[in-house]
Amino acid sequence: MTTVEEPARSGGRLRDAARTKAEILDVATREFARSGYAGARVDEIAARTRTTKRMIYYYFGGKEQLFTAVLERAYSVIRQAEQDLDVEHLDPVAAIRRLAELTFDHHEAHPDFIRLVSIENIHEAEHIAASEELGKIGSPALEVIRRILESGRTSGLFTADVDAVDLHAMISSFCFFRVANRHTFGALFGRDLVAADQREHYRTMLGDMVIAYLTADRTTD
Amino acid sequence: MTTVEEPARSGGRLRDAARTKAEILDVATREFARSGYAGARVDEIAARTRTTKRMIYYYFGGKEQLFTAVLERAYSVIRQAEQDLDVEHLDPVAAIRRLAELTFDHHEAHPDFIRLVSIENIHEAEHIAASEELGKIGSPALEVIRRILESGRTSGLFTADVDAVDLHAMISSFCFFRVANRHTFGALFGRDLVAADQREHYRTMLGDMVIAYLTADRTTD
DNA sequence: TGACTAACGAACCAGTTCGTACATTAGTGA
DNA sequence: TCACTAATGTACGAACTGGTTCGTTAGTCA
Repeated sequence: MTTVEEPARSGGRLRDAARTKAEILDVATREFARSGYAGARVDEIAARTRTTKRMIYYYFGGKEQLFTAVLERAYSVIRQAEQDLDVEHLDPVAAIRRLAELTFDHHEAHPDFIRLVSIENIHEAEHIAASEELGKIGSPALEVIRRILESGRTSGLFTADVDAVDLHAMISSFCFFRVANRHTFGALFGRDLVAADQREHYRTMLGDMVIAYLTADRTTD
Repeated sequence: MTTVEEPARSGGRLRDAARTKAEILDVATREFARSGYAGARVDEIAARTRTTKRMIYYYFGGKEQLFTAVLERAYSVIRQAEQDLDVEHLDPVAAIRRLAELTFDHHEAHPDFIRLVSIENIHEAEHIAASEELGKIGSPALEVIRRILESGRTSGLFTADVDAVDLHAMISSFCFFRVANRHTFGALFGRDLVAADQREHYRTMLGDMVIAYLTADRTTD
């Protein structure tokens, strides 16, 4: 999320398409995440920008396309983090833990991304469907998982014959739920899943869960 | 979700407060789940009802309170299902599996509930906070989990010393994610997590995951 | 049977919201 | 330096939206 630097105008050009566009995306990300798609106001987004509503329509076309652009950028961040992950040197158990923790850390650090994805699901992923960029990029994490699973199975460490996509779903579900459902869970059960002092606890729990599943003794089942 | 029976008017009274109220709740549940809080239209809800918008304000006060009432009823359904669950006669492993499957089945059967909870989280659970009923009821599942965990630990079957609330979070996260993120996950990875022919697969996967976590061999860690 | 009230309906209103028409200016290349 | 275009700002409007006002009617109980 390349946030626009504050004093961009000092020294910079008054007319800077890239900067204006980026600033609109920054503000729109916050507003959509805060209020949902229908709840977000184009006027409000414009007001929190150093430019005007006119520019939103000039650069993005409309509210719908703006939301799609916001989503595209939000997804690119996690995709990049996954791409930068290097687990080649780790043994399968450590590698899976590392990957799970990457998702855990990313989701915790980007609650707006989580909210945007929740919102997009309410709208049945229609913006992803409309986006060429998001259409069929998948996730770099999947390839990583595939390789780890294979080596783990070869070495006999992993007994479960899970699919990479399903394992990704398992890891994501825990990380996503913790951030996405933080408020209802907290209100109903009086426990803050994202409390700072519980962070290590849940991070460990996630790894334990995934590893236990992958290495469980299947002979007694 | 006590859906109002279609030919309610035939024979019934023309003026039936309970029926009108229930019908408004039915329709409002669908509309809020479909479009989100801000996206749902009071006029549209009224139009899909056999009564008028006036009645929504007469019975509920406003859009906000209507949404709260919708949430209250949706939560009462799962609470009831959990209360009806009887696992006293099962061994701890089977009992946990049974409880996990109850959540799995409920979430799959009630996608509108899942959407409402997602929406409520976007609004930071403010309606739950405003509801006396939802304030501090918790979940009957928690007591069940507590008892199972204790007996499982006593018998030496369960090695993990998890808290009931955390285990509930683990189970819920998988079940919730599968339904809530169905669309984005499907659009990005080309896999429908709620496909009918994969139901048993995921149901088993959930149980395996939870049991593996609870019974994992901790001596090697 | 007649008064009383809970239940109900139609029309309306004030504020909002997405989107656009029109006008203007900063930078840039010839 | 001058024409040309990308970038930008202002003002406005048509449609919508939550909520209300005012009036009506079905059922019930004394």
